Amino acid sequence: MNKLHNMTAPVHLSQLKTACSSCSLQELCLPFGLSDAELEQLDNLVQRAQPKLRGEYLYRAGASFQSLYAIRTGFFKTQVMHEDGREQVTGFHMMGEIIGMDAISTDHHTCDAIALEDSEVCEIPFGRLEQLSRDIPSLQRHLHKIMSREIVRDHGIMLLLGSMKAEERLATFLLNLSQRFASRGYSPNGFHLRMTREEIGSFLGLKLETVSRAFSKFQKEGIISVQNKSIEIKDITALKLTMGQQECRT
Amino acid sequence: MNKLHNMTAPVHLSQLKTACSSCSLQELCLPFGLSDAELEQLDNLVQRAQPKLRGEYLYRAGASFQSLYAIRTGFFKTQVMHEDGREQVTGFHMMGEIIGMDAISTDHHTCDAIALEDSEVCEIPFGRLEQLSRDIPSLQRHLHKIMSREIVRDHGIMLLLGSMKAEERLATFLLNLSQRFASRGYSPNGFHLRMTREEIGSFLGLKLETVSRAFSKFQKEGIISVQNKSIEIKDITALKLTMGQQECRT
DNA sequence: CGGCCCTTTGACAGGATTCAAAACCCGTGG
DNA sequence: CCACGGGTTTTGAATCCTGTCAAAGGGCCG
Repeated sequence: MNKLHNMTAPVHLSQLKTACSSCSLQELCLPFGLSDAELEQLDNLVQRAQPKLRGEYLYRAGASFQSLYAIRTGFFKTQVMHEDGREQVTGFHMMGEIIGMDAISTDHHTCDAIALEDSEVCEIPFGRLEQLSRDIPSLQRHLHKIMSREIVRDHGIMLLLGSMKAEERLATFLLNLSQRFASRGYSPNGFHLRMTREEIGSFLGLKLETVSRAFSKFQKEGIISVQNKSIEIKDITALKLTMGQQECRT
Repeated sequence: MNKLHNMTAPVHLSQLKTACSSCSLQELCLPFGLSDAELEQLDNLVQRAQPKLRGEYLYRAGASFQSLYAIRTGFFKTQVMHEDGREQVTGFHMMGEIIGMDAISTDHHTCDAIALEDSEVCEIPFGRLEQLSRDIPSLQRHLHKIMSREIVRDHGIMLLLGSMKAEERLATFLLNLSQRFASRGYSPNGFHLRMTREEIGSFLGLKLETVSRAFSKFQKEGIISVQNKSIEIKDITALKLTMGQQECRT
C-alpha cells in the first residue's frame, strides 16, 4: 500500500455518496443503504452548483465558515499563508473532492481556495450536514472518513516534504495526479497541468526553477514528455522508480 | 493569528471536554452544556487509563482500528513509513491530546504511535463515540473540531517543511512546544525534550546533525540554553524573530 | 565501570536556491 | 490577422545551505 498515492487525492465526493443530483453527478448519487426519504434529504442539503471563474477565490483565510464545497468540475488550489508573506500550497483539488474542512476547527477558514480554471462547486452547509449525519449513521461515518482521509493525505505530503529529493517529489506528484485522473476516467498517461511551475514548487517545497529542471531531466531521460502544461507519461515504471529512489539505510 | 503555533499542538482533550473521570483529569470533566445523564454516558465511554512504557507501541500502522486514544500523561510520537524504509515523524503528542484519527479513513491505522516516556492513555472506542455524538450535538461538533484541528496543524507543518530554513524550523518547533507546555500549566521557558535529535530532525525534515548545529547556534547567540534534553528559552523574542526571519518578497 | 546510544563538531560534497537572461506562450488590442 | 506585452518557462553560473562522513565526547543504564 502506497500512502503517497493518497497524497493529494481522495476525499472523493463519491465517498460522501451524497444524493447530489443538484450536482448532476450520477455516480455520486448512488445510495449506500439510504431510504428514498433520506436520499431526498441529502439532495436538499446540497446547494445548486455555483460557477467560479479562473482566478476567483472560493473562500479566503479568515472568512467565516458556513459550508464545505464539493468540486463538481474544474480545479482548485488551497494555500496557507505565513504572516511574513510566505505561502504554501497545501493541495490541488479536482472534481469530486471536498474542501473546506480545515475551517471547522475555528469556524473560520484557515486557507485560501482559488480556482485554477473555470470551475463549478456545490455548497454543502455544514450545520445541516451535521444535523443530517446525526440521523443517518452511514452518512456520519462517511463524513468522518473523509476528514480522516484528509489527515492521511497530509501525512503523506509531510513525508514527501520531509524526506524526498526534488526529483522524487516531482515523480510522486505526477504519479498522484495520474492516478487521480485515472480514477475519474481520464487518461492516466496524458494530462494537462492546471497550475504553474511556481505553484507546483510551492506545493512540493521547491523553487520553480528546480521544478522546471526536474521536468527537463525527466524528459531528457525519456520518462515523460513535457510541452508546456501538457504532460505525457511515457515510462510509468521509471517514474515509480524515481519516486522511491533512495538507498535504504539499515 | 499565528497558524504555526498550532503546528503540533492542540486537538486538546479539553476540546472534547469528555467527562473523562476515568482519566481523572478534572479540567477535562467540565461539562459543556451536558446533562448529568449525558455526562455519565461520556464517562462510561472512556476506558480506564492504560499504562504504556517508554518505547512501547500504542498502535502500529496496519493494525485494525477500534479506538482513539486520549493521552492522559506522557509523550508520544507518531510516524509514517514509506515502503522503502524512510520514515517521517508526523507529530509529538502530549497530555490531553487525542491521536489515532488518521485510522478512521481506512479502518486501519496508517502510522505508528510510540511512547517517548512512560505514559498513560485512555482508550475511546470510536464506534461508541460516534453513536454518542449522534445524541449529543455539542459532542458531535467537538469531535469534528478536533479532527479539523488536526488538519490545520498538518497544514502548518507543511508550511514549515515547505518553506522554512533549518533554524526557522527549530525555532518554530521550540516555540510550539513552549506554548503547549504553558497551556498545560508548565513553564514555557524551561522544559525537557522527550525526543532525540534524530526524531526532531525527522519531524522537521532535517538531519540530526543539522538540528544539533542549530541548537548550538541558538545557544551561542544566547537565545536558549541547551543541556542535553533540557531546554531553557532565554530570549523568546529573539526566538520568534528567528522563526519569521525571511525577507518578504513583494 | 563498561558499553551503547546520543550528541557535538569539523571538513567536505552535493543538491537546491539565487540571480540573470533569453525564449516562449497566450490573450489582448490594433 | 498579426503585433505587442506580461507572465511563464527554460537554462546557465555561482552561491549557500544542508547532508554526508567521520571522529570524539558525553550521558545513561545495566
